[in-house]
Amino acid sequence: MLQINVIREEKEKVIAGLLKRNFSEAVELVDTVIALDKSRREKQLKNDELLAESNKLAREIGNIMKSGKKEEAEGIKVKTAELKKSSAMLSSELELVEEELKNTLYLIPNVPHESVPAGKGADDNITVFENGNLPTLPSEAMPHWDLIKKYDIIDFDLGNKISGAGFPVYKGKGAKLQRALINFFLDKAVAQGYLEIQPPIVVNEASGYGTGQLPDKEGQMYHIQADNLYMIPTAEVPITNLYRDVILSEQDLPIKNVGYSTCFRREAGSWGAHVRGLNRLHQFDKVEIVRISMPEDSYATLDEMCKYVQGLLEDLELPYRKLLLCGGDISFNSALTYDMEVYAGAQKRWLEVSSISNFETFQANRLRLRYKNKEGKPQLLHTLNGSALALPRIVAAMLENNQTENGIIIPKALWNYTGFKTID
RNA sequence: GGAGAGGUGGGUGAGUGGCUGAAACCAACAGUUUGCUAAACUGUCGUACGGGUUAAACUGUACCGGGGGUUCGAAUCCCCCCCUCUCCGCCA
Repeated sequence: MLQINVIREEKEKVIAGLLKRNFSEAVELVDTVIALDKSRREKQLKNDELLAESNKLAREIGNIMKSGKKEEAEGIKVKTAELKKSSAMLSSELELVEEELKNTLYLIPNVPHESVPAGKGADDNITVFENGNLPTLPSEAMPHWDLIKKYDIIDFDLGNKISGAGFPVYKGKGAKLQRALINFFLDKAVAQGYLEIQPPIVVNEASGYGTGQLPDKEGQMYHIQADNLYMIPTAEVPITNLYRDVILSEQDLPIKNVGYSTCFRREAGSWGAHVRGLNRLHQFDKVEIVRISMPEDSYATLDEMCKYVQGLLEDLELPYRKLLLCGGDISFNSALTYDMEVYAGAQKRWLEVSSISNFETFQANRLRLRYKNKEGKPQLLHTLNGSALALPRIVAAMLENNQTENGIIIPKALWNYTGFKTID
């Protein structure tokens, strides 16, 4: 959620930013917000005056009662009754305006960083870095959905039987590989100074709002209605919400958290030809890194996170590229996002395995996550997060790229974790 | 799930209808003293939204788990909900 005073004071800049992400309602919503904010302030001012007067009279009554002149108090009581009545009316009006203002603010996406390129969609993203050679596979090379059957390591049919489409069952070396990747990713992050967090995988409504999944993406989460809980789509949600309603001191910063979690996504309406096999799932595993930093440090932090994730991909010997997302492709919450994509040789496609974003104060504003600055005033922090990494597509690319006549070669970095060097 | 006891500022904890945004103590921060440290002393020390100001100062309102109610006036009384603790039940 954007800060109302930023919208008020830098209206043109905000609108220009929103237009860069092709947000067509930018002008309309910004104007609405400014008008609602003005009305809110006027109503509050009036109401505060009424209440101040009422408080004053109540104090007078107190004094009069003490001196025993009850009759005198009666006259004043009539006045306070009137004040109370008009204040009650104004209060409910004020409440409505505040509600409307908040709901309108929820509709406005973050303002992209100035370095975010204009663009309509994925085709306009800019490749800023590429590493590794694309594999040259023989023409009979199999896509991963065939390989997993050949080696019987991941079973979609079984998952379909017990749960539904998009809930695969990992077996034998397939299961072990999952465990190996999770541990590898966690150990790497901890070695870099990240604090390991094992969060709940369901969260309450307030947390959903805190990180921005609610209200805009309600349909993307599984909702447990009996207890009004949501299954998390990413560990970002519980971990970032650890810092909801928190005022940190400068010496607590930077915050570096890492957490593994199973992730659940309904992915309503997003199935198609490109999402076979492991490319898109309802349930998958991911290790997520979350950072909280001082505003002036956040872009250096973002770079550091990218380098870290790139290091993981290099350890796994996967060819990858780093994309700077354009205004049209960047997510609602984000000010600047880099995507990491690995190349899956048999599908001959790039697969997104990590999305690393700086949300600046957009999340912190909803979370009320602040720190005390030198003057002792609370100030919003910047939040960032990134996948490090999401497993299924890593596995997909690894299976495809490393297939040989003698089985699938496991990258060296994982040997200590898998206990085997090939899947055959 | 049942019964009981509670939920007050960073912490401990006082406050049971009127000048209480909240005592006291601790912690923290700043300063004085001191060769340094310690100790002592002095001061500061919640948040949000407004008004005000170049910025401050100053100032209004709201907030004592959340929501409603009673009252001229509520941290304090009443109702509902949530959470924590203890005991019982169930159970990985």
